[in-house]
Amino acid sequence: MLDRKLLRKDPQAVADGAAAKKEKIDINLWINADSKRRELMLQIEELRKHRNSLSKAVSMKKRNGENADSEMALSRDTGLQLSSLEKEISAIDESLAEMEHTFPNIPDADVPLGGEENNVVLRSWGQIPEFNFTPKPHWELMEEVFQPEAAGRIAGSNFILFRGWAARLQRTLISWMLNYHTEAGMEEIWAPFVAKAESMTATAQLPKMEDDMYKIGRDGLFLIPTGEVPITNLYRDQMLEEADLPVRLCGYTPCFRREAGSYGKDNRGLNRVHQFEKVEMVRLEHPDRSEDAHQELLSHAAGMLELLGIPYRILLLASGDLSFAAAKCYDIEIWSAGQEKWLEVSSISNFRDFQARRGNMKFRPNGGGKTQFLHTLNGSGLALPRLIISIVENGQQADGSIILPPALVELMGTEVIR
RNA sequence: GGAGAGGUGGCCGAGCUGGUUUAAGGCGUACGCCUGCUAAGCGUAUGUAGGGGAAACUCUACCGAGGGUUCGAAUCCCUCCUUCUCCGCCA
Repeated sequence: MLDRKLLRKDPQAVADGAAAKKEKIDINLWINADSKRRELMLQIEELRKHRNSLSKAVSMKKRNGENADSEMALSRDTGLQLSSLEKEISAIDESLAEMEHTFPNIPDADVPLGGEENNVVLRSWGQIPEFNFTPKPHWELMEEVFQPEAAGRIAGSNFILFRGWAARLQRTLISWMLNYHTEAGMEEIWAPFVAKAESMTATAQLPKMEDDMYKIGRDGLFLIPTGEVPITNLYRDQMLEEADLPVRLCGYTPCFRREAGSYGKDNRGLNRVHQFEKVEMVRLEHPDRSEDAHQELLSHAAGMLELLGIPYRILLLASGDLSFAAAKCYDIEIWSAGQEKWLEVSSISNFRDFQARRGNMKFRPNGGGKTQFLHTLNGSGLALPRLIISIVENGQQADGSIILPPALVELMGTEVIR
């Protein structure tokens, strides 16, 4: 959610920001409703003030045993006027809030304009592996341990099922990544894998992404599309002290996405599935330090890939590729040797105070003073299926065996998968 | 699922036989005083949001959410959410 003061002061910036994200909003509709609301509010406060003083007069007179009928009659009239104005204003409030929830966050000044094609590759790391044979895609290398047909029988198409070493590799990676984060000082969270609409609204999956989420109709709950939702919402409606910042969290969750309308597009194998596992990093920061924190999260996430020896590149996303709530976002992509393409394994975003406003997450500055919205950030650290793709495809040998990254050998109990 | 008890400002906690409470008191915090040293004491200030004012200040709303009763609701009534206790059920 954006600051109403900003909406009033600089509606053009809001409109430009939305346009840069290819979101359609009608800022004039909001401005008109807002000024109508303020006008009504003035009248309402005037009437309330009047009624309050009448009430006080009634109270005094009654205490003194005097007759207060005329004040009571006046007060009743005032009350009637009030209730019609209040009805009017609450309708306006509702439509204002509804509009505000559809206004996207404004991209930072250093975010390039344009669509995906304007994403900027900032840097890359590692050597793209070369083979003296034709490398296979992971679905061929994993034929015995990755069984989409079985998952389809159980849950429907585009769900996945691992057995044997693939299941173990996934478990190992989750554990290994969580260790990496907690050793760097993050607190590990285990949170619910479902969330209510309020939580989804705070982190801004709602209203925009409703069709992409699984909803449990009977209880009005949603399956989480990312660990960001429960972990960030841990602090919804909470007031922190400045000294509590930064809050550094991580956690494993499955992620459920309907991926409506994406069938047939890059969805072979593990590339795009309805349920995938992910370790998420979440950070609550002082507004002055969120930019630094953003850089830090990025290099922290990239550090994992260096330990695993997986080539990656970092993209600064263009405005049109930014999510609804993000002000700025880096993607980390890793190399898939069998498909010869880059795969996104992490999105690391700074939301500034956008989610904090929606979720009412504030802190009290040192030495007291006015409370402020804090800044929220998050990043995948990392998404598992695509990480598994890279490990498997990049580590393959001519005989179909797979050499594991040395960092995983201890937990996997072997150096090579045959 | 059944029964009961709660949800008040950053926290704790009074008020809940409706009107001098436009929320007492405490803790915490800030500033000052005192004190020969990371203590204690004393004084003052301190909820959130919005409006008006150059400012001191002032107005309005908010006591889980929404509705109702009333001239007037933290206080009475209804619905919902949520926490806790006991019982049942399941693991």
